[in-house]
Amino acid sequence: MACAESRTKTIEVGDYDLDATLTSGQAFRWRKKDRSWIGIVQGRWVRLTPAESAIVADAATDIGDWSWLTDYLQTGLDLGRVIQSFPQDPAMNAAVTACRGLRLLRQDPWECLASFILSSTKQILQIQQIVSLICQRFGAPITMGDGQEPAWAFPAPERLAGLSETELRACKMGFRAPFLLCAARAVAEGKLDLKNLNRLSIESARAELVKLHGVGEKVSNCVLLFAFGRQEAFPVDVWIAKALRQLYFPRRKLSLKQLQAFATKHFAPNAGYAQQYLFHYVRMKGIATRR
DNA sequence: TGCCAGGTAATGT
DNA sequence: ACATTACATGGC
Repeated sequence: MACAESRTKTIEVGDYDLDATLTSGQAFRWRKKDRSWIGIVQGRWVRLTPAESAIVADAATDIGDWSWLTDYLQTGLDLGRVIQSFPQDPAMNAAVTACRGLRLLRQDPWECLASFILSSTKQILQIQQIVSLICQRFGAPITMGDGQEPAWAFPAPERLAGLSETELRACKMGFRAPFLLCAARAVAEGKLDLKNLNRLSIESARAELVKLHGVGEKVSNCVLLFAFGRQEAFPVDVWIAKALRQLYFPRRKLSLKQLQAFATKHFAPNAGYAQQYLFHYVRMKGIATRR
């Protein structure tokens, strides 16, 4: 009976803050409707509703094996153990207190790579808009739940590889269009093997990613962290750089490279997880105090 | 309106 | 090696 097919599944999990997780700038396709979150995972429509020590998931079709979703949500992770591994300092403690229940997702590598190629010097809201546009225009239509609006899968690399730069620029991505096109072609042609990237050491995997035009240290670390589960990867963006300088080095001026080296060491072994707590913490504070 | 956005590559010291 | 700048587009 555990294998019975159903459209609904209650995933037992404590310490899971869906709002924090889905608004923390790691994934860009989730939309909130009432108390629920609606999104597309592995080409399937799904609605997630928080419950007491659980997440209730509704799919558009009967599902036997829900591992595509539990893998994505990482509901099996022992969050307490990860948080225990964080360094004990005032900034980290404040972030953990403020963001308890924030999780890292395990995303599809291509969607993650493409999204973060589009992310450079864009606000998260704008990244969401661009991603939404390319999905609508180039993604495969998805089987929908009753009364739900139409939805599309994230476009496959083969699909984007066949487009012109002009068609991509029409999705408001500006100078990032050729970067996305090159990445799509590299994956479609097998020059970048995302399927087997996670077999490599983190340094080798990063080196492969950085070969792509438009992919540097930060974007490669996002992909390693958010898609490949390399929790030692620590993406340094403008928010994190500002936070590290303020919280840890208030009167020294460190370069990005120095910040990167400090953070990777200081927050190990789950530096990337710690990074997500700091990122969400300072960003929520920053947005809340903005006027 | 002008500043800035989950950066990167090219160019200038 | 390290600092500066161009790059599209749009939110606030």
